[in-house]
Amino acid sequence: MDGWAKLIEPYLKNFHIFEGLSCDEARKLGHMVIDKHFKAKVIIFSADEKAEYVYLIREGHVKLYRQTEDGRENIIAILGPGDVFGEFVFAEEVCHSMFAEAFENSLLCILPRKNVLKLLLDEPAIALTIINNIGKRLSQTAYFIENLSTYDLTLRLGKLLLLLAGEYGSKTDASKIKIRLTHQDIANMIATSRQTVTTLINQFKELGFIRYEGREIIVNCPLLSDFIEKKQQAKS
Amino acid sequence: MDGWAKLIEPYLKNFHIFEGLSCDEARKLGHMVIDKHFKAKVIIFSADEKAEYVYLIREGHVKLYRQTEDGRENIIAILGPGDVFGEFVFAEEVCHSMFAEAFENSLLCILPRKNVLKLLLDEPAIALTIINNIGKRLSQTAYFIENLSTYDLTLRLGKLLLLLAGEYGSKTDASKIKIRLTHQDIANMIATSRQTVTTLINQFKELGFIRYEGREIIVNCPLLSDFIEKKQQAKS
DNA sequence: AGATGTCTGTCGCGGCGGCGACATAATGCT
DNA sequence: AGCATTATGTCGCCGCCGCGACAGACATCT
Repeated sequence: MDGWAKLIEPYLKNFHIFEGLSCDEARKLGHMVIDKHFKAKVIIFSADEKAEYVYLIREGHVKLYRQTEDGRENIIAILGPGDVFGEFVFAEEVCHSMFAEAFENSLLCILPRKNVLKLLLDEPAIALTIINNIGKRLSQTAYFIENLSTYDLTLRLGKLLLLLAGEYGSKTDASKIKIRLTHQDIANMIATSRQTVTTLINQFKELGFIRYEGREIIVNCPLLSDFIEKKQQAKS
Repeated sequence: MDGWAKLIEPYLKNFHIFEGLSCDEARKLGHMVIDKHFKAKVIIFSADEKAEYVYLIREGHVKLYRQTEDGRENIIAILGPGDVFGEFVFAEEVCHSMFAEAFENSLLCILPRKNVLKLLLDEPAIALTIINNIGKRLSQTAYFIENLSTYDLTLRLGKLLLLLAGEYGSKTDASKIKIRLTHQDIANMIATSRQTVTTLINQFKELGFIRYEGREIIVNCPLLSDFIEKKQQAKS
């Protein structure tokens, strides 16, 4: 798991299902693994497909999103190396509820659902690990809903950038978001339009909260989180 | 589990962790149970409290919500008999991420976390049941986020009412929402203001989508879901 | 180099809906 | 019953932001 996987916590990460596994346990998993490459922008699975596998990211990044009837795209998560995805429902005939798409050229491990099921029955400790992780994801989703339903766009973007920079709350030095996000991607994460993101990003640049280095965004975390705090206090 | 618990699926339900347990398994759980009454509006636990127990509702209803810094209340779920809540993280020193409050006078079973943990290690099948359920909740949360980030208030309210009436998608006869919700409560569920809910509810009344019977709302599901469908198509 | 597609930047109109400010009704408490 | 609290109803202002419409910038391919 590289830096990025850590970066996106706790915003959307949450898929570190197998973190905390012992070496033995990890080796058992290893036996069932098939590796497969996906090129950028290739759909890994669709929302209406039956969920037969659990996926684990070795290299690259994967975007999970839902599509609304009028064509919008809601990004639920962008996952990196070490993250796991696929439905966590070990019943037959369950469909995926979202799309998974390779963000860059990526290498994934594919675990047949039934093998994972067997493993979990043999090793309850692993099952507990999974429950722990999914439980955390649930709490974090509540936080996510709070963002969408409570704050205006400036705050939503600010909080997103801080989370992407892995700095939410800790306020250390400037840090880099190591992925090439278009304005449209960002818009799909904070539920707004592409134009508005463009405008806000430029405002943030002028205020010195962020700057670009090639295609990557450098966030001045202390400055930005200060700004957010003040803006929130002003409201109350 | 009475009607209401079913009603709120798949909107917010999701807590039927122990559904599908065998009798034996249920009996094992029975040994660890302590019953306790809570009066209406009593806080069961706060967001900053350590999570020591898992709660199971026998009678009444419980509201789960998060509170923002400016005093807003985001309702994450309203749960009924048969539902289970509390953090699903079996680690020490974990705090609740939200508030739980008795909606009416309620009777809850309280399960010490450690006992649940032991049970799960002994009975991996129960753990799998839990993973299944939490997995479903995660999918449904994605749907929930979609609602907040995509639709206008009329659609959000309409979809909420349909879900509360247990009719999302199935379009049968008129059905009743068996709980006393204030406009403020509804506002906290669809992220809007109390005044707007009042206005919309009255519009819905005039259009014949709903009517009141005492304090309970009767939803004309076929009519309402028809309206929603047409409105969505109009956009695209 | 030209051509095509994708991404970024800017402006203005217009609408949704938040919010303050009441007024009135219902409900609960003692 | 009488008072306090909580819930509902209505109106209008105004600000945020969606969205169409372009115009440039940049990348990629042949």
